[in-house]
Amino acid sequence: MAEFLIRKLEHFASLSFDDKHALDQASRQRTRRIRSRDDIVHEGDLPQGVNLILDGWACRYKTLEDGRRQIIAYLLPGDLCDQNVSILGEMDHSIGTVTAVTLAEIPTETMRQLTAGHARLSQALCWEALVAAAIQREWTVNIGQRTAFERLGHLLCELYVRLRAVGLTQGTTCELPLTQAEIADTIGLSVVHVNRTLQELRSVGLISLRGRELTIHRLEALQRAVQFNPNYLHLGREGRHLDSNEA
Amino acid sequence: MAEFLIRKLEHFASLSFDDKHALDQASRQRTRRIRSRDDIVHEGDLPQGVNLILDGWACRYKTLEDGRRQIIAYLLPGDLCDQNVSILGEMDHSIGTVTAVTLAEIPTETMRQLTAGHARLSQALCWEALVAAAIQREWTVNIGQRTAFERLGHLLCELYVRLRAVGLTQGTTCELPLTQAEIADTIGLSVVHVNRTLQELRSVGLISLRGRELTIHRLEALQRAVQFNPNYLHLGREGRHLDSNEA
DNA sequence: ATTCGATATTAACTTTTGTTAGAAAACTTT
DNA sequence: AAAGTTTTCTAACAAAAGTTAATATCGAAT
Repeated sequence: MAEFLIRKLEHFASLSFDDKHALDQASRQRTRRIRSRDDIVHEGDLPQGVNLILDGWACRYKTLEDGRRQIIAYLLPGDLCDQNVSILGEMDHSIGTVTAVTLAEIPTETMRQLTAGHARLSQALCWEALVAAAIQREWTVNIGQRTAFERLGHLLCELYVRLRAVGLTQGTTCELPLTQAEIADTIGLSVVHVNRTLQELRSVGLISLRGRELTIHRLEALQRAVQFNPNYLHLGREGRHLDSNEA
Repeated sequence: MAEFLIRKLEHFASLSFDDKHALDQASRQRTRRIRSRDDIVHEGDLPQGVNLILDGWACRYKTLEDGRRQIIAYLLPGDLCDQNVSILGEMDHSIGTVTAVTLAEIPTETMRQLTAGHARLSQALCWEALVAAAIQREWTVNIGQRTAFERLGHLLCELYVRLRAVGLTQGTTCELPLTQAEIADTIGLSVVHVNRTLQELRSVGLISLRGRELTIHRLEALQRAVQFNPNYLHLGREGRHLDSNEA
């Protein structure tokens, strides 16, 4: 069940069999299936427990009064949402699905036991949260400083590398179940401009994007072109050499 | 020493005398004075312990290869930097001062003892970290969705409210030791446009900004004009009613 | 008070990005 | 297969923001 999370955590440290088993058990207690483009948690809700994405894509987002929407983060398989948020009074943003999602709800108490009894695992979960924060910081840089071309390219690099870290890429290809409208709300551009910019990325031969399938033809070149430095993902060995079909 | 931090944490929960004493002691162990516009921590450094801003302003920032710079966060008196970052291999961004800064360096071990022996305090520190993450998310929204006018106004609201939460405002006035160039690097605009936008905020009578002193003439009106909703700061009671010269 | 450097301000002009609207293509549902 | 819906794509035009460069102002140091 928790295979993606485990795979991700092992970029940080190898876990014992016991660690992995405990995590796996925790993720089996209660699972939920949510359909595509539906809300998981709403701004204002009292947060409870921890959600682990087992399958599918979700996103954090925030809506302004006049309807403008910003996607704040993507939650991919293996991502934990909101360790500890129950400390905050209420959610200050919403979480919604992009595709259909399978979720494990891990009760706070289970979480507490997990971290209490497993020092290494506890550290790994802390690492997970720190990386999530680092990603959020990088998004600030991305939206604040980069051109449309760089922003979009950077987003694609990040999603590709994160998916690769959990084994969800096939060679240079991965799923990208986002509409251009969603991409627009992610990088602070209009849909029209996202479309223009995608054309540009395609026309210089860096990517292909058809249906819901993204191929990055020359990852190194794309990284250079958009100043993507994977350090902030803290995957070790630059996160570069772990293709899902190599191992 | 830790008065600002304590003041901030008490928005979350009242601390016992013992909690406060322990925190205060921890903040006295080792302090450092860093002069204006100097680096505290550099990207690539191995992070150690936890820094507490005792006095002055600092910022997190990230620089792109071609010199573009994004300020990612402001660290105000009472702010803790990098609880737990020592888990990450190396810093993925730098921290520099805006003004001269007095810093308390709290060793990891002291931190561990603090949280181990003081459940309430430990929770409060967790809350601090969650709020920092919430601020980072809000910045994504700010830069991604808002107009220049809204972005700038939103930033000013946030800084004012955060300063007020630690008692560093006088009525409708607070310090704002930022140059327009720094503001520009914060909200992803050019210096010229920041200047234009500041003029606009002044000309509609919402703010005054002379020297390094900001006055927000009509906070409610400014909040409405720029869609600033202080919820994300999780200060309780909307964080609105704690003027430093009322109490 | 004078000088120097940094910061703020303004103007003219360019570029990027947004808006509106319509057409084409891709999916869904029937 | 047909109809309907969502998504993608284009074009023309408008608005926002960036760039360059020159001037003014402020503050620190002499």
